[in-house]
Order: sequence, then C-alpha cells, then structure tokens
Amino acid sequence: MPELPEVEVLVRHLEPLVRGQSIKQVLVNRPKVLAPTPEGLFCETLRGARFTTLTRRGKYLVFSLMRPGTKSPLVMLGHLGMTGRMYLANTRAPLPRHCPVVLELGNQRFVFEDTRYFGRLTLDLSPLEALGPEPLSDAFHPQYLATNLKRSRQPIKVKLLDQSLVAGVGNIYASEALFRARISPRLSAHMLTFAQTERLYRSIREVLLEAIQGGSTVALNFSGNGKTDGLFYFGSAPGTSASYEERLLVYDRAGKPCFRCQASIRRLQQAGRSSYFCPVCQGKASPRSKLLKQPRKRKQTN
DNA sequence: CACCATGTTCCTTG
DNA sequence: CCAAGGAACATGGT
Repeated sequence: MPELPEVEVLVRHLEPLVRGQSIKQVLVNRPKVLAPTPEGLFCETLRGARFTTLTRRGKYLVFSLMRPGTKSPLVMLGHLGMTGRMYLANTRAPLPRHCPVVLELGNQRFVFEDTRYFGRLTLDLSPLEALGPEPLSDAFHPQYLATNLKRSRQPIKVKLLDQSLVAGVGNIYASEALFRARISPRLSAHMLTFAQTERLYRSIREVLLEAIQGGSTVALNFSGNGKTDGLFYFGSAPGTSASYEERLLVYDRAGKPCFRCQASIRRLQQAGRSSYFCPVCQGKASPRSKLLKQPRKRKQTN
C-alpha cells in the first residue's frame, strides 16, 4: 500500500487515534528496522513519550512526540516499505507473524507489521532531506517539473520514481500518471515538450488526489470486523473490496484492453521494475506528429 | 524451481 | 564527479 495516497489515508486515520497516547513500553523484534538508530537508544528515547501530532512527507510518516518534563519535541520517522502496516490493536490480540516493532500504550498497542521488513521506524530523520517537493503543494508546478526534467536523460517513467524530483510517486502511480498524460514511459525526460510536461504535472496531481479521495487504492478496513481485535489495519476487507483494481487504468493490466482505445496493454522492464502502458495512446509520437503527418503543402512542381 | 511484488540504499560501471 | 543500472534487503504468492 505504500505510495503517497495510501500513506496519506493512513496518517489521517491514525493521527486522532495515537494523539495523546503515551508509550509505556517498547518491544523490538527486528532491530534492523530501526537503523541507523541503536535499539537501546530507540527504546530509552521513546519510553514514556507521548504522541502529539502525525503528519506525512512523501511516503514517510512523521510522528511527533513529547517527553514528560521536556519542551523539545521528539520525532520518529516511519516508512512502510513494500508490505508495511501500522495500526492500533487490542493488547489481547495475538501479534502478527512479522512484527518488527510494538509500542505498548496501555489498553492498546501500536503495531508495526511488515512481512518483508523493508519498512522503517527510526529516530534518524536524514531521509527527509533528500526529498523533492510535495506533489500536491504549490512548490510543485509545471515550471519546476520542466526545469528538472530537462536535466535528465532517464526514461520519464524511471525519473518519476526519483523521490528527489517529487516526493511520493511510486511504481503504480507513475504508470497511471503517464497513461493519463498520454506519454510513453520510454520517452527520455529531457525530450518532453512543455505541453507534455504540463499534462504530466496535472496527471500526477489528479491521480494522487483521486486515490486519496477514493479512500486509498488497496481496500481498507479501519473499523475492524468485530471478530478480530484490529481497530485499524490495511487489508482486504470483505465487502469493501473492488475499489482498488477498478481505479487503476493500466497498472498490472498487461494483455488487457486499454480503457481508452482497446489496444492491448503492454508491460516492460525499466530500471528493474515493471511499467505498464498503452502502445497506441502512449505511442512514441509526440503531439506534433499529428501535424507532421498531415499531408504537406506541395511545392509547385510544374 | 521460476518469476513476480506498492521501496530505498549501496556498489559498480561508464 | 555524475548519471544510470543492478544487486541487495526478506518474505510470500502464483
């Protein structure tokens, strides 16, 4: 679930649940997810601290906490990696199989579950320094995008995954945005016309905004089903599924008909990752080719 | 067994 | 020095 929209939805739902809660105890099952923060420092720093605010930066969750008797805020950075989840659970509920960190809050516990352990929960804030502008903020605009794309010869799809260009776009939404903008994922970044850059700018924002408004891509279950003790978790929620794949127009649709022209969606490998696109709607031809293909005025040859 | 997977970082190559 | 590509990380699904 971890691209900007999913993290944004998670943050909005989690923020009121953790605010005001204080950490009674810290359990670390996988010290590596704290790196480079030492386990001892992590536990000692957080024990007794109280959550104040929760915000998002790119795909990162930014937890602010206060330690009793101090004035300086404490910040803990979270990242879901590929398979991470963060939720509050009843203390009587059994912990999941892959649970790198648990924060005991008293009657509840904050659970960080991550089957692949690519996620992070750390006191090291340095990753934030390398992030580009938030795509939904004013700092991100067509001129900014144009200037920065001109300096890169990477395929535009690969460039969109560069978090220093714009923070939060991942593999799914990169393909979705390019499909909407009708730009080939193979087009070199510096080759985009300004018109294409403007379309891409709008597409990126639309795709992310719609995903946030849709609640998130992957089906969510914030309420729990009563049988489990999960008060909040990501996962397929019976009855509320279907929204995910239906909103994606090209991602993971190789071989299926393009929703716009019926051509078969294709998949290709770029920088080791899959890209999906419509070979017709996103053909290599630039918008100008339409004009160039028009029959030219012929020279008078008589 | 083979290949695929929503991400980031480190190392190598050119 | 910089850009770009690939492997590594770790586990599970098909």
